[in-house]
Amino acid sequence: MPTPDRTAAKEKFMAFLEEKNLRITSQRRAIVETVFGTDQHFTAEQLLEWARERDASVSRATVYRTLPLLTESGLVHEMDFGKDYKIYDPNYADHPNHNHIICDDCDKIVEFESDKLDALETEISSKLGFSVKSQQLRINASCEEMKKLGACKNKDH
Amino acid sequence: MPTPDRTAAKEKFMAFLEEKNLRITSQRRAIVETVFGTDQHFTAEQLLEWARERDASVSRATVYRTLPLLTESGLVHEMDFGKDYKIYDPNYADHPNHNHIICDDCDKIVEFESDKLDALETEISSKLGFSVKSQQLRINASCEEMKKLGACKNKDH
DNA sequence: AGCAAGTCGAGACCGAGTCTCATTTGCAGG
DNA sequence: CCTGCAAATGAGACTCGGTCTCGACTTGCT
Ligand SMILES: [Mn+2]
Ligand SMILES: [Mn+2]
Ligand SMILES: [Zn+2]
Ligand SMILES: [Zn+2]
Repeated sequence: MPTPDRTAAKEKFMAFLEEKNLRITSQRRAIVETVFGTDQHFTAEQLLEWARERDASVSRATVYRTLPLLTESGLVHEMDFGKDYKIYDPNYADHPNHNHIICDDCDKIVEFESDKLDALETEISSKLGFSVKSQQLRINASCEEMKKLGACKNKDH
Repeated sequence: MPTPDRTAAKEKFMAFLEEKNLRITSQRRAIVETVFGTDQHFTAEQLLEWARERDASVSRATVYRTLPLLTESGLVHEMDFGKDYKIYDPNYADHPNHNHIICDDCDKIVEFESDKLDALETEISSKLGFSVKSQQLRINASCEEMKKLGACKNKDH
């Protein structure tokens, strides 16, 4: 996957803030630069840690306050795999329709795209009288390496 | 949906306990009778409350210890819709392949079956070198009633 | 009955996420 | 540049689902 255009996303978010009459603070700048300075998936706590390396004054509260803005802007994607924390994907603007599969044993996440899946999800929802807001196929599985190792839980690869 | 055969599920679970050399205690009996005495989806805290109506001595710890046994036995299905609690489905033995769609606004859950979806999920997983353990399509949507009411959050139907 | 292993409840604890409130900061308008 | 004020901030208390510990009590087996 090619390196995403971080600058574009950053500027889009600043514009999003302006539109909503929200202020561009130094903490928000540090957070946004952190988010669009990686293409890894991350948790809120990881983001806090990374952002603090740029600006030690960033607080947990501000990270948790900014994350909903980032997802509302559509530039970051929030995911839930049934763990007790959420996972965020900073590449969403560049790859808006990808899905994820997670290995239950080692937490490895693999991305994939499937138009067939998207179409089927939409079809089912409308048949049931729902209007889709977001959809997420969560497949909990064991990856190949885990199968070889024989179901050992939570080891590194 | 017809009333499920609660007795069968209850006995299957007792057999499951015996197989694993686990004891049949009065608290486990109360919990199991509660679980297979409803066909509603429930949370762990709800189950605690209901089980205590049968046997006031049932503790939170025992409920949380028994739930994994119930899901491991395959008789109860554990689900996560991105809320901060899990939802359990006591009908799983009778309808092993159904999926769920949830209304983000009012938490209403609707069940459906789709062989096409199941097949597609399996195909994708194996293509990626994963062996599926469980799969769950989570569609966060607005139900018809919520659309009419205009996106009002968390109201009763 | 007697024993060992399994199970129990109470309540301490955990960790992600939320809330409060006193203080600081961005920014518009003069 | 200055001033005023709403928006935003950090520290830390708090919430809440869920887990863990540990001493006491059951269960199942002989
Ligand atoms: Mn991704
Ligand atoms: Mn169901
Ligand atoms: Zn793995
Ligand atoms: Zn609804």
